[in-house]
Amino acid sequence: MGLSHALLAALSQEALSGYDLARRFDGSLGYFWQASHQQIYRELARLSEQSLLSVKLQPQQKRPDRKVYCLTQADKEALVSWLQTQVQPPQQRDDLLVKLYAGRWTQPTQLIEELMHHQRLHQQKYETYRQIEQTYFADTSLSYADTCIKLTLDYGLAYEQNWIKWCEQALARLAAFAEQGSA
Amino acid sequence: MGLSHALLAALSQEALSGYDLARRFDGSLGYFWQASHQQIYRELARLSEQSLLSVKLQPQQKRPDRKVYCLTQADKEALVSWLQTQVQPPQQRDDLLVKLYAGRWTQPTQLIEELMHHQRLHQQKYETYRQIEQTYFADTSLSYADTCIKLTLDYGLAYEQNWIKWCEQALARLAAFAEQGSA
DNA sequence: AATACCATGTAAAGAGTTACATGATTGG
DNA sequence: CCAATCATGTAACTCTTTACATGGTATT
Repeated sequence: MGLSHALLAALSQEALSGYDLARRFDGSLGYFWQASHQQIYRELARLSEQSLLSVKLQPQQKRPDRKVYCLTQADKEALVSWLQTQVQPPQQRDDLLVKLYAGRWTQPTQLIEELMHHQRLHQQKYETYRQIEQTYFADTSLSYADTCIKLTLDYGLAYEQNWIKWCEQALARLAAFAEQGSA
Repeated sequence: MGLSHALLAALSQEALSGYDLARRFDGSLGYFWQASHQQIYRELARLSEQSLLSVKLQPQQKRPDRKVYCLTQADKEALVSWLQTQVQPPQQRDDLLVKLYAGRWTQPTQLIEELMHHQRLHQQKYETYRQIEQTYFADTSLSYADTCIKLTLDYGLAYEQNWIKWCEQALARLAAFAEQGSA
């Protein structure tokens, strides 16, 4: 039920269509949750079937009708009661680390190349998050509501930064073996 | 196919039964991959059906027979060729951050309590990893093979440490609102 | 006597990925 | 004219979780 809560959390702030929600998952929800449009549309259909949220058709002239989803009072109460239950830390499943674990069967240069690739990806994400920070959270004194959101961005920033730092150390250590190998 | 690679990576180091593999996922694979015994047994059955690994029955006197899995030369080559393909960073899906995102609908004290709970969990993991580090990786000069494994442990350590640090900051920021609320 | 550990699985449900499918509009 | 964006979905498949199932041994 993970996705449904993420959808409810987003809809609790503003009414959105499936398309809008998919954009949100690319952006501000993306720091900690990812979902494809297929998943989102299916889940929204399921939730509205079960009356866990309500829909309004917003006819448009030159495009398909938008289905705008929002929460009723009861839906919001359900969300709030979920906020009060305990959740568990997420499971980790990282292919790159599986590779490192079996790294002895390949060349250090191979691992170095892929680590550098990942480092670049994390660097890019980090910079994107920094821009968002500067654009939307430049203000030093934030409201409680904004602080909550900002903390999720901070998590994203810390996560990416930590990755980059670990990558640097890993690259330095592997470099020693790459030199030996080619010497 | 993520789990299958993790299984192959583990079996490439030593022959193991399903049960042993489940233990490994609690331990040294657990820094970056989690899998339940059900998943493991099913995947092993699937892989050996497709001859992607080989099994040897090891009869035991007072216990059920152990099925010990190992890699043939061909299986190992398949693993090595996977090592040379590019993989993607994992998707993040964290319930606690969904809660923070919707934190405005609940009390700061509520969030603080849960963050503290998670902080303790991460602290415990961190300490476990530190003990493993001191027990198995005390030696300062590691072979290439051991360095690869050690880097996955380092990732685990960095991940947990980063989490704890972020938690501290989050708690400090939320504390300000908790005081205001009760004043 | 109870709990933990060893050792293996099946089955159903829930969640996520990938491929397929459609069709108009806007900007370069 | 081409690519990107808006806007919605279905279907098949894979992966993960949860519940059910069995039965012996060792330790407290």
